[in-house]
This record gives sequence, structure tokens and C-alpha cells, in this order.
Amino acid sequence: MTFRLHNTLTRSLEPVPTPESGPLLLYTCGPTVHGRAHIGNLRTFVAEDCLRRHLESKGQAVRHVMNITDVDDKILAKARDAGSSLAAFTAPFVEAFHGDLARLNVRPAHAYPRATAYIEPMIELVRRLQGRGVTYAVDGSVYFRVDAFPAYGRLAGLDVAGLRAGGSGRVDADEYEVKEHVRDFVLWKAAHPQDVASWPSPYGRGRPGWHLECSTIAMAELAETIDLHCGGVDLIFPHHENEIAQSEAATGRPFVRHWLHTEHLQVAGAKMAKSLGNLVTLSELEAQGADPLTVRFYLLTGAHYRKKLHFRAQDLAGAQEALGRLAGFWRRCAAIAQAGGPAQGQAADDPLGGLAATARQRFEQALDDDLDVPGGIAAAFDLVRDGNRLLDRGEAGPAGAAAAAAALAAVDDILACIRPTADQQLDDGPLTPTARELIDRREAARRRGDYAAADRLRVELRALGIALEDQPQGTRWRRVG
RNA sequence: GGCGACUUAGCCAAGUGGUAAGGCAGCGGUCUGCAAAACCGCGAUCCCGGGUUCGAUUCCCGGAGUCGCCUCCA
Repeated sequence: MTFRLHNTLTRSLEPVPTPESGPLLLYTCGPTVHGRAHIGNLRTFVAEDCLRRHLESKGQAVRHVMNITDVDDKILAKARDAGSSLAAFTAPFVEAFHGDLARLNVRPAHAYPRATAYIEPMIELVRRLQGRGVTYAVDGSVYFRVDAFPAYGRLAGLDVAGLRAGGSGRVDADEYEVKEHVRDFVLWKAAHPQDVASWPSPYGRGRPGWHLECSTIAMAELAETIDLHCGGVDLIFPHHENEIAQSEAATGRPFVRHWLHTEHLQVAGAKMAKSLGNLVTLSELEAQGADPLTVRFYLLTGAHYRKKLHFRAQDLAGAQEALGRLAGFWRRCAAIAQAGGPAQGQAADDPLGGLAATARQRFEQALDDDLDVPGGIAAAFDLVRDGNRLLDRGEAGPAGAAAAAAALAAVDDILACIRPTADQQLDDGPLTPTARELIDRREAARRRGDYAAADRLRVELRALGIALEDQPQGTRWRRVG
């Protein structure tokens, strides 16, 4: 089955590019570290993780690089206001970012190069572009002359003549005064006297432009032509358009074979963005009792990555229910499979084995179809419902349960939240002596028929995060939020 | 003003030229001392109006609404 992905460059589904040799080269635009990442940002990184996991689950080796923008106008301004050095100012945000990714079970990139560590190669790229005659310098800053790159605007589908200065209403008009053309962009920016950091260059002290950073790092860490480049839709223009212009003007060869962009997270009818002040961070959701794995599940299954996802806090509760059900079925199947013993039959003879195979295939097909996780998850839920029914009726055995567990494990190679959630629910984990005692006392109360006391104790335990289930084999407990 | 996208049940959402997955919530039932968990059952004139077609939610045109980008943005 071919894995097909939407390519922004062609606006169509195309097979994922195959590297001629070595791993697939994947570049993802990382965070600008002057604040906490919000769950809109994190949606993109989780979607990219899904992409990478699916590639790797299909046996495709990947080399993944994510840059960290640790110098730009805002960072310099905030660092100055905070009275700290650039490095001291950005360090906590870099750390927090890695913490967020780790709690979301995002597979780490192979490298997280920082802009400030690539100043020399960036200057070198400016030099190359100068040699190509596509730049001009004004007052210690160097600009890219967009007219010199005829393909400009192709990625964004923009007619350069139609670009309107300040059309977004976000940019101060005098930013443009020194440029030959509003659409030209800065490669190297002259330092201001009050900047807390600047670097020497042939053009005087200054700092690199944002776009230059990604071109330089992608080419230095990966290659002059990379296979896949990802980011949020807001980066299509101008950031990625400019990356293409710079890189291709310098090398004369294609910069990126396939572009993938993720849609925004919407909140109350607008995109989640720092400038709108409608941010929600992972830490905030955790403080409200949400598990990061639930957030991951929500972000992945809530909507296809190329569709806007409308976030509402109460949707997280629904995601928690849904994920808990997947995890519960996984636990059930794993336990039955484990207890199966040598007498267990063949999966092929077990009706649950057939369902498991179907579910696994449907899920993979959905993922192959432009990472359709919401479509694929339906297959997993069908397996849960049908599997539970067979097990309830005693029509499936350990072999079928093992197959179902394996199928869910394959799904979870991508989702990466089912098994960890199941582990959190495990009822053989450590139990506090208090909880243990309450459970024992409730059992005693039940045996003597004192159901009022038993129910009170059950409520007490629930408040401790312990839910009880009275089953024919005895009372079991699990942890709940 | 230019460009692009979206509109499917209370909510979140897949998908298809032959009358529509899944999840959450809700209601009823089985099971249970009662619950919980699990299972069973119940819900959609697919934004509106034209057109093409034997047939359109799906393709085309128009309209309405919403959102995004137009040099800070995931």
C-alpha cells in the first residue's frame, strides 16, 4: 500500500518521496522560544510525530531535524526588558518545550539545532546569494530581491504583483521604507545599539533573518534537497516561500520535494495565537486535571490534520472517555492472552482474530491516505465494540485476544497513547495503605450486607482516584482522573 | 481589496456519483445488592438555490455564513 500525502506545492495527494539512498530527510519548523508553546503549536508537532511514526512503522528510516529559533526581534526585545542575556532568557522556554513534547509522547528529533549556533553558515549563505546577484544591502542590512527569483509565490499560490504592503494590518509601514520593494525580505538585519545580542558579519554587526535560519539549518543538517518539510499553514507565506527562494537561488536545485502543512487549532471561532490572547498551554490543561496523553489523543483524532480543529475544553473529557475505552479493551485482551496458556488455539480459528486483522488493515489504509487518523480510529473502535461482544459471549479465546491486542498495539505505534494509558489504569500498581484498607473494609461491609457503609466507602475511594468494579471474580479497581 | 479553504446528528467529526464511519453526550434495556465496566437498541431531508446526470451530500455555477493568508505567527 502506498503512503500518499498532500503536497502543498501541487495541492494534490502524492506518494511520499523515497530517498535515493539513506534515510528520508525530514525538516520541521520548530518553536520561537520567547514564551510557552500552546496546544495549537503542539497540534502541529503531534501531527508531525504521527507522520514520522507512520513512516517508521512502514520501515522507512527517517532523519528528523527540528530547528529552534532562539533569536529574533521579539526575543531580543523581551530579553532586554527582562534584563537578561539571550541564552538565559530562552533557556527555560527551550526546556519547557522539550518537556511538553516528552509528555505528549512525541518521538524526539535527531537534532534540535539552534539558530544562534548557525550564525557562520547563515552568513555564508548570504555570501552565496550575493554571488548570485539576488541581494542588496542598505544600512548594514541585506535583503533578498524577490524579482530575481521568478518562481516566487508558487508555494503560496500568490501572484507577487498582488501583494499589498501591510495588507494584513500587522506590519508597521516604515519597515518597508528602506527596501526596494515591499515583497523583498531581510536576510541579515543590522543590529540596534540596545540589542542584547548581535554578531559580526561582513555587513557590520547584526543578526540573521528568520527565513535564512531554516534554509541554512535544513541544508547544513540534512541536504540541499530534502524530502519533506513541514510546518503550520501560517508558515506557507512568507516563511516557506522565502526559504525556497533563498535556498534555490543559492544552490540552483530544488530545496524541498514535498511540503506538508497542518491546519490551525481554533478556539471560540478564531485561531489560537499569542496575538489574540486565547492561548491554552499543556500545563494549564494538566492543572485542570487533563492527562497529556488525552490531549495527544484529542489532537490526533479530533480532526484531520488539514482541517481546522475547534477546541473546547469539554471535548477533552470526551476524548478521555474514548481513550479510556480503547485502553480498557487493550487491558482486557492482553490479560486474556496472557492467561491463555499452552492450550490456546490459532488466531485464524478465532473470530476475534479475523476482526483484529481487518481493523489493523483498515487503520493502515486510512493512515496511508494522507494520515487520516479520524477515519482510521473508527476501525479501532469497531474492533473494541465487536471484540468486547465476542468476549462477553465467550465466543473468543486467548488467541483472538492476543491478535486484538496486537492490532491495537499496531494502532498505538502511531497514536502512542493507548498502552501508556492502560498502564496508568493497571490495578496491580502500588496502592496506598489507606486505599487498601478502604477497599478491604468495603469488602467486609458488603459481605455482611451493610451496603450503605459499602457505598460510602466506594465514594471515599472515588475521591482518591480509585474506581471499583464488582465483577463475578471479585472486586477490581482502577485509577481514574 | 487580492488569494485560499470550510459548512455532515446536541457536540467533535470520517467518507462516498447509487440515500452517510467513529467518538462524546442523551434516552431505554441486559448484567449488578446498588453502581461501575461491558454489551444491545434508539438519532441526519449531508447550509440554501439552480445546473449536469438514470441518480448528487459527493461534480459545476450562484448565494449565505464561518475561518485562514496577504512580510510576528504552528
